[in-house]
Amino acid sequence: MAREPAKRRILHVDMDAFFAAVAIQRHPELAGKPLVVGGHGDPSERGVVSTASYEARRFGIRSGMPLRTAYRLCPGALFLPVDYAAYVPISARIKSVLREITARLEDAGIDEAYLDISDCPEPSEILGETVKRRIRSAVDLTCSVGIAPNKLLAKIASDLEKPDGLTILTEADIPTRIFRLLVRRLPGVGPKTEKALGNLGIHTIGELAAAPLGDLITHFGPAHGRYLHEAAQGQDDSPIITHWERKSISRQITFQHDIRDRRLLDEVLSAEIGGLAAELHSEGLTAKTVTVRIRFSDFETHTHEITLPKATDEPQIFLEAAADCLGRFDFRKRVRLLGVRFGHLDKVGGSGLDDGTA
DNA sequence: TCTGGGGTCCTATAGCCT
DNA sequence: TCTGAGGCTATAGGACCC
Repeated sequence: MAREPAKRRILHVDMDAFFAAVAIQRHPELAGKPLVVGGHGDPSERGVVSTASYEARRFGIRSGMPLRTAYRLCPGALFLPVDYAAYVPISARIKSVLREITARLEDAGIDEAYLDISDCPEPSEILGETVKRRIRSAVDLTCSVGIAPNKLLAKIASDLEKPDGLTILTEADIPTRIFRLLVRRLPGVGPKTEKALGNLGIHTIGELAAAPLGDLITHFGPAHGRYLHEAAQGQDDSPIITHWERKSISRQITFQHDIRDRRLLDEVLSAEIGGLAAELHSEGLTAKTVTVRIRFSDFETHTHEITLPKATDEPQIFLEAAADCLGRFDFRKRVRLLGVRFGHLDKVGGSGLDDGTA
C-alpha cells in the first residue's frame, strides 16, 4: 500500500474569558469575583456584555447580553469598560508566540487563532501542551486548545473543555462526541438558524447530520444548506488564511437615548466621516462606496449606499455622499443608531479597476 | 428596560445589456 | 420590434462572528 500523505491537523487556540482575564491581571484583587466587561462599564447605560468571568457566568451572564440584564442577574458583579488598548499588545504577544510554532497561522480575532500543524512532527498532545505552556509563560493567561482534522472540528474541540482545556478530536469521535451536541455549537449556527432548525425538529448535530441535503437546501438556500449538511458530519475543507485585506471600514454610534433632532444626526454623521476619512488616509487607502445605516427606535435597520464616480480619500466627497444617503431615510421614527461604512477599499494610486469599472 | 461595535459573507431583487 | 432567458452590477437586508 502506498504511503499516505500526512493527515491534516488543525489546532485552534481560544483564550479563556480574555477581556476579564486581562482585567484581573491588572487588578489582582478582582480575582474570584463576578466580573463583567462590556460597553462603557456602566450597567445603567446602553451596551452589551463582551466577556463575563466564569464567576459571573454562574449567574447566567453571557456575552451579547445587555448590561442592564446582566446587572439584574448579578447586581453585585463588577462592571468594567472594554479597553482595547490593553488587549492589543497582549494579543500580539500571543500571536507571536504561536508563530514560533508555525507560520501557518490564521488570526481569528483578538483572542483566537488557527494553526495548521500538519507538518509538525510532535504528537498532538505534546503540541497542545506546548502551546498552552508557552502562552502561559509569555502572558500569564490560560487558554483552551482544540486539535482536529479541520478548522470546524478544532473550534468545536477547543470549546468542549473550557477553561484551560486541551481536546483532541478525530473523525472517529464525530458520532460519539459531536452528534449529541446542540446545533448551536456549530460555527455558523446563530439564534435564527437554531430556531429554524428547531421548527424542523432538528435540535442536535446528529439530527442535523441525518437530515436530507435537499430539505436543508429548501429551507436555507444552496450555500447555507450545503454548509449545514457538511458541518454536521464534521466535514470542512476551508483553508488557513494567513493573510487578508480589509474590505471595509465603518463606525457606528448607538445613542444613549433615541433622538429625533436632525441637526444632531448631521453633526454625528460628520464626526463619523471625519474619523473614518482620517483612518482611511492614515492607512493609505481609498474607498469607492459610502453606506449610511440607521437603526430606528423599534430596532428596524435600514441602509442607503452610494457608489462614487471614482475611489477617493477626500472627506468632503464622503460627506456629500453620506448627506445624500441620509436624506433618503424616512425619519418618522426616532433614531437609535447612526453608522457609516466605506467600502470597495483600494490602495491610494491603486488600479482603479476594481470590480466592473473596466 | 431589552438588543454594542467592527467586521464578513450570502441572498434577493431590480435594472441593464446581449 | 417584441419577448424572454441569462449574466452582471448595484443596492438593501439579514445572519453570523469576535
